[in-house]
Amino acid sequence: MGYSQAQKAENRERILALASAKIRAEGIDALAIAPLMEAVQLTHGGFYGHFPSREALVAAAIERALADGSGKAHGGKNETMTAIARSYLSRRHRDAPDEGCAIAALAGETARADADSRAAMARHIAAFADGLRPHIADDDDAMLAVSALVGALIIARVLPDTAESDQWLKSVQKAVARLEV
Amino acid sequence: MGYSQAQKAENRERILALASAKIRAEGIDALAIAPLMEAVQLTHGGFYGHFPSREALVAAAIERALADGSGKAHGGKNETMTAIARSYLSRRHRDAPDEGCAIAALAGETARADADSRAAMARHIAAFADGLRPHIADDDDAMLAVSALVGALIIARVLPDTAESDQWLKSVQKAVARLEV
DNA sequence: TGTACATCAGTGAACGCGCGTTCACTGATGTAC
DNA sequence: TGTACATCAGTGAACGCGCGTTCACTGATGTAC
Repeated sequence: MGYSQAQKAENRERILALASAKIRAEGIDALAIAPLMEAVQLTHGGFYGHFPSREALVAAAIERALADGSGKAHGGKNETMTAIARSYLSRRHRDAPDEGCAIAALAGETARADADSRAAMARHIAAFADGLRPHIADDDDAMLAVSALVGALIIARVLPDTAESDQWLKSVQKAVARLEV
Repeated sequence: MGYSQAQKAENRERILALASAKIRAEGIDALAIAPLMEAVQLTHGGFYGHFPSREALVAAAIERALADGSGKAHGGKNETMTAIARSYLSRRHRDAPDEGCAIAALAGETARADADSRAAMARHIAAFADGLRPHIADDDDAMLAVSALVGALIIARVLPDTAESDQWLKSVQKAVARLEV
């Protein structure tokens, strides 16, 4: 035993990163302290040196998941709507929720979460819409596009038949791309 | 004590109806046997006379929620796309998830559920799309509309600012209505 | 630079709690005669 | 139609389990001199 201050910061980071992946992959309720700490190769008692409670970790993990997910949406004015839709509604994104968009992964559960988490979610939803506006003339269409992208990813993840799921992604990709300009 | 066979059937029905409302309102994980049975004014032990396990109840409650939710979508060829969007993306529907569309309420969680529940979800998603096809010429646009309706309702429920949430509903309503014919 | 020691990150046993599930029991229902 | 009794829906105490959280403890880190 005996650990440096640098290692403490690194351990906190690993706990938070793993939690943000885990809640996206398995849901908020599935996040348990003991298995999480074990995965980081620490014992569960040490958790409370990093976060005051499970609730505080969940709030931090939601914000981290949102930042992580939107960090990967390269966005920008150079990209086309077609490219954004293709990337967001890819099989890759569908099959790796743990490192993907936290809006799609967590919006349903977060509707029942604390005010801070809902506010963070709201900010990222607005930012997502803002990122599409350069490509879409009409404001209502930008909200339609965000709703459809998020909805289609959620639907594709629940469809048990891979071919049907692939088809859903492809169809919505095409339809969303048509909203461009 | 002593209860008639007719009352048993009625009690089972009440348990199932309440469970289907509860999972839509508070999520699958929030469904606990003891409080549920208390709400139906029975003791928790009696639950196992109606369902073999919590898991079995959850599966039945998901199917019931889907049937209940789509039963309320009057649909039909007489209705317009505008009317469907206005009803689905109403404040009323947003604020009463317990008696609303189970796709929006449960798709996220059900992606991690058993095969039967996912298959039931898939059937209702397909039925939803089929219900829109009379109003929408392009098949891809029908899937876009389903994705957007579901996505917008989920997003509207997570936005903490009522005015913003109302605006989101209204914008997507208008944009979806434009897909008609 | 070298030593003495306070700090504090992490340990691991222990706690209370709510959960799903089991089971011996109760007593009105509803059937056999 | 009336009686005797088997059935079985529901009761409520009890169980084992995993959870979040606490806390006395350990020992390397890193600072004061």
